[in-house]
Order: sequence, then structure tokens, then C-alpha cells
Amino acid sequence: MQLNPAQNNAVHHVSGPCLVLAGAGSGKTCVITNKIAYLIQHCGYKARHIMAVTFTNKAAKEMKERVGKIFGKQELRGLTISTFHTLGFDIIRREYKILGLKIGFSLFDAEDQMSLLKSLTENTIEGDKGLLKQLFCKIASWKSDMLTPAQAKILVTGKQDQLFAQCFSLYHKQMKAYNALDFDDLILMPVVLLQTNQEVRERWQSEIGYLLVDEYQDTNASQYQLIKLLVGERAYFTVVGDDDQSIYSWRGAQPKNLLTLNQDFPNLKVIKLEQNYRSTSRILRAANILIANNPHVFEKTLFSERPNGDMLKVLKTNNENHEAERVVSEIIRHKFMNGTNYKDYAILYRGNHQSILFEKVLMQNRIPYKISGGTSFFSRVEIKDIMAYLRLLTNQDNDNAFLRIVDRPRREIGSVTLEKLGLYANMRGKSLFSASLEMGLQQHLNGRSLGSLQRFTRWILELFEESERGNAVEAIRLLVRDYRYEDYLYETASSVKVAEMQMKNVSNLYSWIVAELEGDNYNNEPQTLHEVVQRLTLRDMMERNEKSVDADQVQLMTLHASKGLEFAYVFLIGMEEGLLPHQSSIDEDNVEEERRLAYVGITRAQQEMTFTLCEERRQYGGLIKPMPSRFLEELSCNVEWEEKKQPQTQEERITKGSAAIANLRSILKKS
DNA sequence: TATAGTGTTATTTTT
DNA sequence: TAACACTATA
Repeated sequence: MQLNPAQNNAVHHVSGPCLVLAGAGSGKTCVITNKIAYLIQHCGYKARHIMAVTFTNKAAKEMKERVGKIFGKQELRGLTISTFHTLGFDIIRREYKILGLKIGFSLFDAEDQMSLLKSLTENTIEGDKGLLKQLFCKIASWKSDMLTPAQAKILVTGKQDQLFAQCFSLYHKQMKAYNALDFDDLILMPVVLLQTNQEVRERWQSEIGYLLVDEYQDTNASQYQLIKLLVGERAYFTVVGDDDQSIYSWRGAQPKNLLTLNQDFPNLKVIKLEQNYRSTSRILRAANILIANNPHVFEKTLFSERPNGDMLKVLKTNNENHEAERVVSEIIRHKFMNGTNYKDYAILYRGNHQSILFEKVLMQNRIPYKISGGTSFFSRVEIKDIMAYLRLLTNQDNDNAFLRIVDRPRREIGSVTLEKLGLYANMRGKSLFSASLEMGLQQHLNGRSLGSLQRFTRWILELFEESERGNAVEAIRLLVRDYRYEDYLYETASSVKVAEMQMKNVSNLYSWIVAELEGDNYNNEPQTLHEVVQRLTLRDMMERNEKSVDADQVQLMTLHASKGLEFAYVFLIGMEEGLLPHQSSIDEDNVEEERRLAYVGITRAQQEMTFTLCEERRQYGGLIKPMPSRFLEELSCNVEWEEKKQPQTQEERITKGSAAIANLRSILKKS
């Protein structure tokens, strides 16, 4: 592959810190993979001394594939390409003794955190969902700013924040008692460790000869610290990012880290990639003129040598039904005229709920489509249940997992029993599991409840011992055999079909776990049950065999989900004030991020770009007349408005038709 | 312990 | 409005 001069510079600058400002479609992944190749082939780096960090497993996987195409397996041995969180997890796993952790620690996902917080704040917040969410965010932000509960308490002003700091402290203590870590801890603990322990720091710094970071604009404060600590004084690293595509500030990303880098490393080499290989010149010009309305730290102007291309189109429709029908009939027409494939078309939107109507219309027209997002494999109830069993199996102190599954399937362990158990455990500072086995409990519970409770805990204990003896596979087999989850699914599911699906998910998960435990999965080493369960929470294995079937389907997804992808023909729907920019962003005076969101959407398009908006829209029960999005205005002369009203939607015709028939009938009856 | 009735709330989401 | 979570009730 031929690199342009800027890309070449980015690849060849290896003697110090390097920031690559990679505009949309400028070939940044190409630069990273080529740089890894260059480091190995021309700079004498061993693969195991190179580390590349991304944000998602998907991105890591893609990078591995692309590097794999350049090299053979042998040369790549030891090369690390992982996510921030997996990297942190690996550091913790190797240093757990110094960190004072027990090896079987549990990883808590957002849902676990939430239910823990809920139980900790039963008396103070009393299940107020809004407040609970605020608390959750507050703790996350304290953690990403690397504050301990004690520090937070001192810094905090205002009554509510004081309460929150109190909860933070409780949360912290409880997590320790559970021997559990949350996702933020996976970054935070390595940072603190590397800061305070010189020996460990030097060991890791010498181990990592060169560090590459993708999507750098999405890093938060603690992730940046981790980078800094890992590269050390020598600062041999390359970060790649684009401040115009920073769309995750609501998740703690700090695009100002681009600027900080400039200050922290005075010899930072900044290289801009400004040639776009994706879109037509027209689309690019439109994107440039839109994003020019945002302030910039580093100015950059993308250009394309591709032909000018069509104007960007705006379709104004009557209402949201027309919007969907217009777009779908446009796709049908366009496909027919140009002999394209369905997968060349993407429908992008701000919020997930916008997809529903499009889904309906696509279905009516028998057009294959794919919606990205929605409930992922791991947020399905049946998978969460199984995971809870496994987590309890690897760490009995995990009360969260315990509570989720003690009575699922039914074991006649009701809320009263659990409440008494909770009280007992709380007084003695024990976990629910270990408390349930204590003799003293007899005074608080009647024989029957105690019996069913202990039957459960003893069973788990047996399985635990089995897996500790090295027979994890056998333990899992017994688990499946004895707890009759299948029956439970069939009893509780709304239909047989649903239950069948759920059971299929469960058995998929099982075969995966067994394969990982035995180590015959993609010639990986056998893993302990601890490792398998921890990695599953990080979702770091499932994706490996998830074949992305390249089916010919129209692609529907949110703007956020579209980042990094490209499509020949893009529809960006709902270009209205209140939707894009979203109302809450207008209220919070953060239209800039919405503009970047629109920018991301436009720069996905290779050939043609179409916007739609409605005259009227149903919202929260009422009918509103939205204003066109300010972004359409900003695109100015690059867009062409086409106002063509459709008489009626299919549905309106039908309902009106049947109303007329009913009317006729009633008239006939009377006469 | 199911079920109907009531209330609440409408962004983006990965690890 | 519609979808969801939660609660009172038989």
C-alpha cells in the first residue's frame, strides 16, 4: 500500500512522542498498522515490546486482523493489541499480590454497580432513579479524576454532594468486601500502582518499548495518566485522534487531552492527515464548512481528490411516517436505477427510538435490514443469570450474584428469609453466602427456610470445591445438570419460541466456556474458571468467533455507532432542532458535540448524502412542528432542498378506507 | 404469586 | 403516546 507524505511522516517518526491528527477517512488505521510493521521490520523492535491500545474489542480485533495480513504468526508473537480495560486488567492480574487482591476477584459491570448502589442507599436515596443515576455518574467522575472517597469528602461542597461522597465511601468499602472491581478500577488501580511503586513502574516501562493509542480523543483523565505512566520519560509513543470526532464527552472523554499532550511533551511531533480517501469533494466540503463552526485547537482542512459528486440532498416530509416511507422508497428506486446492493445504504439517526418506524416500513417492503445496537448478548436476562452463577462460583462473597440467583429457579427462598439473612450478615460483616452457613443463623430462621437456603449454598460450595480441584469443566457440567434452568426458562418465558431462543443462548455460552477451559479454542492455553469469567465480563472472547456475516442488508444505526464505518449512500434522518442537535444538548449549551455528531454522520458517506426532516412530528403524545436543524443552514450552498409532499401514508389510506367502510355499514344498517 | 392498575419518563453506550 | 417499572390486591 502506497502512503502519502503525511502518512509516511507519521509512520517514520519513531524517536519521540508523536500525535497524529487523523481526519475522517484519512487512513489512520492504515498508519497504525504500517507503523507497527515499520517498528518491527526497520527499528529492531520485538513484537512483544509493542503495545497498541484501542477503546473497543471490535477495534482491537480489526487491528489485529490488519496487522496479521502484513506478518506471519511467528513474527507477531507477543504483540499486544488490546483495549484500555483489558490492558488494565492484565496489569492487575499480574500485580494482584502487590495490590492486595485475592485472585478470584469479581468484575462488576454497570448493572451490578447500580444494584449495589441501590441497596446501599435504601435509607438515603430511597430508590429515586434520577438521584441514583446522578450518584452513579458522580462516582464514575470521581474515579476518572482519580479521587479516593476520603479526598472526595474533603473537596465536596453542598449537601447533596456530601451525601454522594458518603455513598462513594460506602460503595468503596462494600466493593472491597466483595473482592470486586468495577470497570473504572481497571484503569484506576494500575495508575495508582504505577504512580506509587517505582519497581513496578520501571518494569512495565521497560517492557513496553513502544505504545500506540487509537481514538485518543476519547481518553479520560485516568486513561491519559495510564498512558503517561507507561511511556515514562522516554516517551516513545504515537497517539492517533481527531477532535472533530469526539462524541463521547458524556462518558468522560476529554478531547482536551490532545492539548495537554502538547504541554506535557514539548518535543511532541504533530502530524496532520488531511487527505480523505472516502468521500466525494462535495461531501467533504460540506463537512468542512459545518465543522468550521466549532472552535479548534489544531486547525485542519480535509481535502479529497475524488470527483466533485452530487449535491447533498434534503428531503422535507409531512411527518415521521412519510419520512420513513420516503427514505425507503428512495432506497428502492436508487437501488433499481444503479444496480447497487442493500448493504451500500445506511440510515443514521440520533436516538434509537427513531429506528422503529423505519424498521416497520422496511419490513412491509420486504427489504432486508440490520439494526446495530439494541440489547447485546450479555444484557440478556438468561445470560446474566448464568454469569451470576459463574461469578458466585468463583467468588462466594459476591452478594450481588448471590441475590440474583438464590431463588432462580425457585428454591423457596423468599424475601423474608433473605431479609433476615441480610440482617444477620450485616451485623457480623459477612457476605450473605458465608453467613448462610453459620450455626448462629438457626436462631433467626425457621427450619424449613434454613434448609432450602443451606441446600443451595452447600450445592454451590460443592461445585466450587470441584472446580478448585481443577475440574472446572466437571463443575460446570454438574451445574447445568442439577439446577434445571431449562425448565425454569420454559415455565417463565412468554412463549415457547422465546424459551428456545434463550436456551440456545445459554448452551452457546456453555460450549464457549468449556472450550476456553479446555484450551482447544483457537489454540489458546487452557484457562482457569476465574480467568474465563473475568474475561467474559470484559467481553473479550465472544467476539473472536463472531463471524460478521456480510449479508446484503440496509444498515440502521445511531450516529454514535456509525463512527469508524463507511457507506456508499447515507441517509441522516430527523434533521430537526431538538433531535439533532438534541434538546438536552441545546439546554446544556453543548451544541458543539452535536455538530461533531452531524459531522461524523456526513463523513460516513462515500457517494451520496441525504438528509430528511419532518414538518410535523409526534412527540410525547403531542404534535409538534419542529424547526429545521441549524446544521442544515450551516451546510449552506452544499445542500439542495427537495420538497415533495406525499399524499398520504399507506397506513392513513388504510385506516381512512376502513373508517369509510365502517361508516357505510352503519348507514346501511340504519336503513 | 400472578395480575391489573398506577406512575414515570422519554440521548448517545463501551468496558 | 407508549413503554416500562413498580405496587396494591385478590
